[in-house]
Amino acid sequence: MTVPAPPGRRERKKAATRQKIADTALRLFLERGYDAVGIREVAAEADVAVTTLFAHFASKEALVFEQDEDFEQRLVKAVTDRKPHEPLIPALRREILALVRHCTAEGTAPIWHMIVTSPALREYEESMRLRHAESLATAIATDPDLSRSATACRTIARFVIDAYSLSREAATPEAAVDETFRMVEAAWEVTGPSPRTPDADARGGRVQTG
Amino acid sequence: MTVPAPPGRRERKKAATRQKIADTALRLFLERGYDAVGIREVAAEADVAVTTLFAHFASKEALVFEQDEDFEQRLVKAVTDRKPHEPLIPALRREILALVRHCTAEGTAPIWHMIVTSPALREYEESMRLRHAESLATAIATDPDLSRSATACRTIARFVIDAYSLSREAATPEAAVDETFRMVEAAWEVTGPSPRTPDADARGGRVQTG
DNA sequence: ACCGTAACACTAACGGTTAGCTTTTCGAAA
DNA sequence: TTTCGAAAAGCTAACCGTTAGTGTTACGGT
Repeated sequence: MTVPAPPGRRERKKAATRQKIADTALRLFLERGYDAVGIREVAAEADVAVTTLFAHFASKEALVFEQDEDFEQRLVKAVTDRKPHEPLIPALRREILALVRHCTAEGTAPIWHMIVTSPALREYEESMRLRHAESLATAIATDPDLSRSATACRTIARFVIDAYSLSREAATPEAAVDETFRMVEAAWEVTGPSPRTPDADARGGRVQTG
Repeated sequence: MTVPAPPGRRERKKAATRQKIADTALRLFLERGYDAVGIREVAAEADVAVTTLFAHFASKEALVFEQDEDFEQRLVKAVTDRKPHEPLIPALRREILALVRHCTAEGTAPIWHMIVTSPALREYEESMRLRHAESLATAIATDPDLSRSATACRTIARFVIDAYSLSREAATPEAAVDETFRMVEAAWEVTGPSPRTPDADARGGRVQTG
């Protein structure tokens, strides 16, 4: 991801600005609460203009979910990069377990607490999850080893994301991954490999390709 | 709670005001698009103050989902009011099928189109769905015939809501209900009735009681 | 050394939402 | 009937996130 050769002063400065904004925002949010800190305040404290802030982050909420951009990537890769003939669900289960562990780790806890206590952030994250589910659905639908209907792919993708979300909130997250993935597995197994492009595929419960 | 006799002029006027706001809003939104119509405009056209509008509706989005408040009720009742010993999933499947039919019916189509084409409305509806899933989870967890872990209840509730949401968007909604509920059924069947308050129940993957 | 442009700044505004306060309108006690 | 408390509605003015419009600087390739 990081270019070994210095990628020019310009891009370094840009990255530094972005980082300074993100750091400042997170610090202020944790200190005084997400809702109690305004955008203008964050910008002032980071010593940038408000417009600059929005040039780096699409919204106030995006300031908080700065790093979790690779979530989508990891899920998709768990599908596409799994070793040949490895069944789908265990591969996803492994990845989700790792993600759940990461979210419930020590350093991440206060951030997570801030998210669940702010309605705006919860809503934003819910929306993110749906996007992730769509990407995951596309990855599953694309895999030649798993020829399922578009609806089945989208459904199982949502189930997997639900399993992640619910496990994270559960009292014993790792046990919850076990429990929820037993259900996901069962749901997946009743979707027989559809013989040839079934109705739903052809006329498109549209799985976005982006 | 509700008085059977004519509930007084005051409450009738209040209801009338609320209805006029909702009708005006929906008309303007359908005429010119949700994003193109401002709150101040809706208020002016309905001949009320902006503050009055917000006294009746919590947000601009709530103007659109005015009637769909009973959605939650219907799902919960499908669980609690089903005939003795009727299995859970078929009862839910029947209700979801009816709801999907209602949403894809003629009169409802333009409203639905407006919702899916507006990011703000989509996000709001996603958030609503999660609330519905929580209520459904509580209903399932409360049923004495189905003693499952809290996590299992919350998971199956989410799956059911997902089935609804995905079926509605599918090319052939009724066929999608069949397909998705086969998966939901399978997921439910692997959750054995837990013998006695298991770990997850006792220490609370918290199913809200509200 | 020069120029195009990417990054940033400043101002001003828009649209949803709320606070503060006044006015109207009903319901019921006196 | 009169009176009074309170609910409902109104007005003003602002807050907050976000964006458009318009410069200004500083970097990178020529």
